[in-house]
Amino acid sequence: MSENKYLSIYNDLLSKIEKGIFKPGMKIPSENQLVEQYETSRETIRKALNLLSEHGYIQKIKGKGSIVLDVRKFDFPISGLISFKELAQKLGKPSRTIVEQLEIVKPDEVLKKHLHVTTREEIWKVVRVREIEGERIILDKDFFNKKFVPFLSKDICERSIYEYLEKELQLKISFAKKEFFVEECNEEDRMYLNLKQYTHVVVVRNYVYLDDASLFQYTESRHRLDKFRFVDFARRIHLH
Amino acid sequence: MSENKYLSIYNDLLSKIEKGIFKPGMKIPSENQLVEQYETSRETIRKALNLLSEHGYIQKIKGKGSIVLDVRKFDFPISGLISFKELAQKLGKPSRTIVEQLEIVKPDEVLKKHLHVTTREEIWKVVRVREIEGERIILDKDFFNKKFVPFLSKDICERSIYEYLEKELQLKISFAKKEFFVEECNEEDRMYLNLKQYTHVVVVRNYVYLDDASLFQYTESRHRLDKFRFVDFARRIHLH
DNA sequence: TTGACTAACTTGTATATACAAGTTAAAATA
DNA sequence: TATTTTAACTTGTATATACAAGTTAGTCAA
Repeated sequence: MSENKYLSIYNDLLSKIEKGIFKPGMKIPSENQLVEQYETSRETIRKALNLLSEHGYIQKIKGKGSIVLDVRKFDFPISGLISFKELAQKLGKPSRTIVEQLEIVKPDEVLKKHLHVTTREEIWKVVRVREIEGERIILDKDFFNKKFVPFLSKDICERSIYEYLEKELQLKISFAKKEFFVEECNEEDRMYLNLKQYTHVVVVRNYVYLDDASLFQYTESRHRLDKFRFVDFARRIHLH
Repeated sequence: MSENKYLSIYNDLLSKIEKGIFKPGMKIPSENQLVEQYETSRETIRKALNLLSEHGYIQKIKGKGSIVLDVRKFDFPISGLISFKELAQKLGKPSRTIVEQLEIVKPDEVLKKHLHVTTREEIWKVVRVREIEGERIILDKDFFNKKFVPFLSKDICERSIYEYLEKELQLKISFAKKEFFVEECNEEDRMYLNLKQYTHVVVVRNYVYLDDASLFQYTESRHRLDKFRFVDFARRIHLH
């Protein structure tokens, strides 16, 4: 699978945690034991364990060992980058993506600010509605720089754009900055979503960057209030 | 300051980024150059750089070098664990903390579930209102296990509880899990907050853990809709 | 001029060693 | 028996070395 030794060890240990072979509260084998099991060096094991720790799967305790944390306490652990498709699969709920708009536009002032582009450049605009259990819950407005994504189709947008970008176009998505806040709903929200009585929506602004730190996508995701939920895991640095 | 070499290098580089000595888009010195500057080994430099990368301050590009990311684009970068006091200071806005309740309680069913305690154990309950620019915006309900925090006072709660816990009690806060959602406001919200016309509040549930992975605090933070904002930085792992 | 190659850089991975520091349980001592 | 000490574990930090792999700029040859 993975060419990287430490990443494949990370994946192996992660799957053991997810399958319940390593249960919450339980100690996993010590670094030296893992060195023997995987026939590698301690530093390589430590790289894998540190990744697990950063992502909230284990807690390393000096002098004692590493214990498995209880991640399942949250029913959807979506801290980090994850696409709608991945999320829907994880929840196991019937869901559907409806492409409402798919066109190439010239950036207006708002878009120029968010995507750092000039008026000359062309932008893919994709508007999609996410339907979960028959209700139109999320309105996604995606903007891609045409420089990075030369071609898009309704079909691709209905499946998973990320899969297409990473597998077909070989774009390496590296990191994203997200911003959340609540806003009064506008005409567009009322048009596309089943808003019920709600007067506000949760807005998630997402800036997605490639490997070389170039911004290639700006997304505005508008969620119906009652269906929004976000989970975050954070470690504190001690400066001793 | 820090006993750790790599942490003190991290702090040094971070302050250079924050002061603008290293500007966004600019390359920082290569790992080998930093090895000479700090008179240390490359692995130690790499530990510092990887921390900067994980926290979204730099982007490392193979074969090229590390460039400084534009973190200032968000006006308050509070991804991760940060206390109200730290945040208010960063924003430079006049703020005040009002302690509304401070007592020892026996856990009810809800609390038993959130804090994993038995009916016999005693719990500190702290209810505080956060006032920013004269408006009562945030309602914080904190619950501490008395086992970890034997003593609390109104004075401590008005200043910063975290400072007291870390400096006085020497508790090592290690990580936290947060959960966000929107809820209809209740009687308590209306009593303590200046809610204006808003019918909903943003609820942040925060579970704080110590070094040995023991849960010692549960916090429910209730924000007025229009004043809530959250920023997140996430990296994507490539399994290649 | 153009293109291919090379050399000198960059970061990434893997290994080995040494010692520090925290934990635990058995062994030695009072 | 109760306490202290020790030895054997655990993870954390720091160093050194080697090579892989990506980038860049200059050199050389066609």
